[in-house]
Formats: sequence, C-alpha cells, structure tokens
Amino acid sequence: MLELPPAEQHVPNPIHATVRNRILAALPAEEFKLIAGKLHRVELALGQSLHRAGEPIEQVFFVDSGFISALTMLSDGAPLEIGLIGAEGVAGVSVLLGATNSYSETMCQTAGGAYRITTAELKEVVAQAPHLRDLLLRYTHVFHVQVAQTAACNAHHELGQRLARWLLAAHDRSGVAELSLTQDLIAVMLGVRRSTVSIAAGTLQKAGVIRYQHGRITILDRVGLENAACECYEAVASEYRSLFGEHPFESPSAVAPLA
Amino acid sequence: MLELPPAEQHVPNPIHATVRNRILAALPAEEFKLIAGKLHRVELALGQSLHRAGEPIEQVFFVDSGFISALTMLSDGAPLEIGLIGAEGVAGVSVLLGATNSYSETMCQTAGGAYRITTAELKEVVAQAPHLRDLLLRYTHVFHVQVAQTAACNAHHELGQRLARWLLAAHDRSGVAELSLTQDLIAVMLGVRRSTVSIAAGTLQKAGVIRYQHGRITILDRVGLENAACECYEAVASEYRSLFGEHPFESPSAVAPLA
DNA sequence: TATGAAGTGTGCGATGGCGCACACATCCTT
DNA sequence: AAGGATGTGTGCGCCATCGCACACTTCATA
Repeated sequence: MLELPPAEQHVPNPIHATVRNRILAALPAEEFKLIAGKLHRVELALGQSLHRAGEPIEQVFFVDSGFISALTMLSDGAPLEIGLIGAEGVAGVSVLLGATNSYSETMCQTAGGAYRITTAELKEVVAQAPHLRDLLLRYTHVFHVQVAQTAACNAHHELGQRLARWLLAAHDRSGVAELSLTQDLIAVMLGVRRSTVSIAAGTLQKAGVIRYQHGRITILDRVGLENAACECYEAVASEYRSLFGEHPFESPSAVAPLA
Repeated sequence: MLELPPAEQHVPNPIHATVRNRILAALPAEEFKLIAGKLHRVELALGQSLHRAGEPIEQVFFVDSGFISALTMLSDGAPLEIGLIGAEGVAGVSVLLGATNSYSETMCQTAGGAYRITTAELKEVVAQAPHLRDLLLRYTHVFHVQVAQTAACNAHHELGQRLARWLLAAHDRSGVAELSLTQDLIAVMLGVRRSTVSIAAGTLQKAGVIRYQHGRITILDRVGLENAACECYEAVASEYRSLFGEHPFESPSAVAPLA
C-alpha cells in the first residue's frame, strides 16, 4: 500500500486548492500537475447521461459536486440504480480494469460539476502516477462493495429502510440538507412504484425525520434517518473509511490525510 | 490492452497443461513460471470458507474445479449470494485493488480444487507479470458486472427466473449436468425460503427442464433453462465474452486466445 | 389571479413471497 | 429390513409491494 502524504502540504497549483473531488484533492502536487492540464471542467445538468449502457467509455469524470447514479438497464426498459457516485469518486473507472464499454448507464441525479478526461489520457497519466492509480483502484473497490451491498439490500430490506439508506447516501454526496428530488425519481432509482415511495416517505415525514415539499426533500434529523436505515449504509461507509480514512464525505480540507 | 499470445503455444511446464483455471491457463509460459512455484494445490470441500467477511485476505485462490459463492453477510445473520466464482476466476482478487480485508464471505458450493497463493506473493508476482495483472483486473471487472446485475435481478425478477439463472451459472462453472445441490442451499444463496425454491423448482421440473432427486439436480434441457432465466444470465456471460473471448466456460484447450 | 403542469397522498384488489407447520419421499446406516 | 436422517412437496394465513386509478396540493407562468 502506498503511503500518501497529506495533500494539503503540497498545493502550489491554485486550481488544486479549489478541487472538491476527493481523489484529485488527495493527490500529491507532482501527480496533480501531471493530470491537471488534461482535465476539463464540465457542468452536469440533472438527467444528463455521462455514459450509455453498452457504449464505449470515452471520457472519465471526476465528480466535483452534485452526484451521479450508476444504473443497470433491464431489458424491459426499467433502469435500476446500483450505486451512487459523488465527489468521493469517479464515473467510468472501469476502463482501468480493462473495460472498453460501459455496462451501466451513468447519469446525473443532482446538478453539479465534474472534471472530465479522456480515457486514453487517463491511462497515460495513471501509468506515471502511482498514487493516482492506487487511489482509483481503491475507489473501484469501494464502489464494488457499494454495489454488492445493494444486491443484498434489494433482496432483503424493506423499502422504508432502503429509502432512508438512499437519502443518507444522497445527503453525504450532495453535502446539503435540502435535495431536489421527486418521489418519482427516487422510485426509479429504487426500482419501486412511486406511490410506494410516497408511503415510505410519509412515514419518515410523520416521524419528523424529513420534510417533503413538491420536489424538495429536506433532511431534518440525520440521526433519525440513520436509525431508520438498514445496516447497508453503514457497511459501505465503513468500507470507505477503512480504505480512505475517517471522513469520507466531508469537504477535503476537513479530511485527514489518507493512510 | 495487452495482446496475449495463445497459451497453447508456450507450455513447457507440464503442470501448466493440466491447469483448468482459465486465468492461469491463459498465461504465457514465462509468466506462468513466475507464479507456478508459489501456487499450492488445495482441495475444497463443500461448505468450506475461503475468506471470512471482515477478516484479512491472506490467501488468494485460483479456482480450478467446483465453484465458490461470494456472500454478503447481513446483520440479521442471513447470508446472501452476490456472485459465483468458478474456474474462470479467482477468489480474493480485491487485494489487487488495495483491499486488505474481505467484505464478503467466500465459500465452496461444489467441492473441487484450487491453487492458493499468499496475498503478498501474488502482489510480488503481479508486479512482474503484466499479462497476469491484466487478466486479473479484467476478471475483477467481470465479477463486478456479475454483482451489479445481481443487484438489479434481486430487485426485479421473480424467483423462477432467478433460479434458472443461478442454475445456468452453476452449470457453466461446474461443467457437469448433475449437481449436488439441495433446495435448502439454493434458498440461502437466493435469499428466499426453501419452500419457495421447491415451488419454483417444481415448475421447472414439470416443464421437463430439470430433475430433482434428493440433493441432486440434473439439467435436462439447457435451452429450456435459458428460456426460463432472466436476461441477467446472458448479460453477465456477454460481458465475460467481450473481455475474455468467446467461450467463457469451456475447457481452456477449446478456447480461442484472448484478444 | 387563474390555469395548467408537476408533484404527492390515498384507495383497492391482486400477487409473490414470508413464516410456520407438517406429511411424504429418498437415502444411508445398522 | 427397519429406522433415522436428510431432503422435498404442500397448505394456510399474512404482508409488502404491485398495478392502476384518482383526487389533492403546490408551484410556475400567462
């Protein structure tokens, strides 16, 4: 395992200091320099697709704000979310494992920004940047754990728990307590009917944990939400912590250096 | 992407010719030589655990015959299968992504054999063996796709389809039409009640697709089983083919060289 | 400030799978 | 050949979620 020095001690590049993506922020300055010129800032709008299922992965996205869903498209046309990607991660990393095409659809759930790099350029940089490579592979692993936990969760846990888990994950990744999310959208992500979400959300609302207002959902009681969620939230967060340090989703400046 | 020469043209090592594990078999002779001395043949008994959830991954297993389940352990004690590993793969590869502990339990479902190597030795070899590294990363990706598809499948597909899918996967990995599998065991894997499996299996049996005989299940009509299964089987198999060539589960000697 | 669009709450019959229980069949052992 | 252990089929009430439908509320905009 590589020992990464605290990123904060090596930031001559002014852009580096403003990057919120955890992986980029954690890079030592010399590696950031290698990649910085190849990154293009892009704004992500709600509903925008970054990768289409089955199509080549031409760009990789270091998410900086907002978050992205990875969705498996079933043949009956129903999409189903398998994982969330926020500023802690990257959409399209599977190119580093040798994939050329995307097995999932990645699309923006909450508008934000990202740094885009071409697949070819990323591979070039990675060949010269062992810290970056190590961070990306670790992220790949954590994402895999998230997906695996989702598989178990989908089979075993009731919607109320799954909804709470999903809201926690969304809250972590967006960083704000008020999210622009319709029940319709959440229903698609969780693969259930919208009216079923309505009932589950109503229960959380009556318990004073969240408030729903026409496309905006506000998290009132984070702890209450954690209690309402299944273990799956914590299982994934803890795997993240064990590979990336103690504060997976806080702003990079507040984060302990990676171990 | 590395261009791998056909393994068959480079087999001075007599052991190499007998290896059924697809990854080892696909290695060029010089790389096989690097790893061969560090591999220890082990027999795997039904129910044997290779890795415990949460515990360090000390050994990595190149499965040679039989197959392994990767299971997520939920806090209520219920295990749930997230993926199958046969001679096409390896149990414990996540060490190459930087994981130190196993997030899943891996255990033997059908007795067989494997080649074991310590994590430390594998990492050493991989540093000098680019083909091996490439193959292992590609396998990691394909396994990830399997898990992702399982997440969607668990949420959307009915047990009859899931059972058929699972039997196909087991059939592929074991290579034999008669499997020693109780309904009890399958029920645990799929996360449902045993009696629910009994009903679904009864339907397949009435359709003449399988036969059940006290812990032995015989696949009578492979095509019928494929028709009864959901798309998820084919989705995973096709991802495998796109990364490893046309014949994922046949014996290595019948397999086209990797592209 | 009226109107429509978007989003949310609710109702009702249907159904897949749960939880539990038990009978029956097959195999192994003695 | 008898008896126990293991494995399979079935029944019944229950519940979460489905599928569909509709009313109500909030917001944006003309």
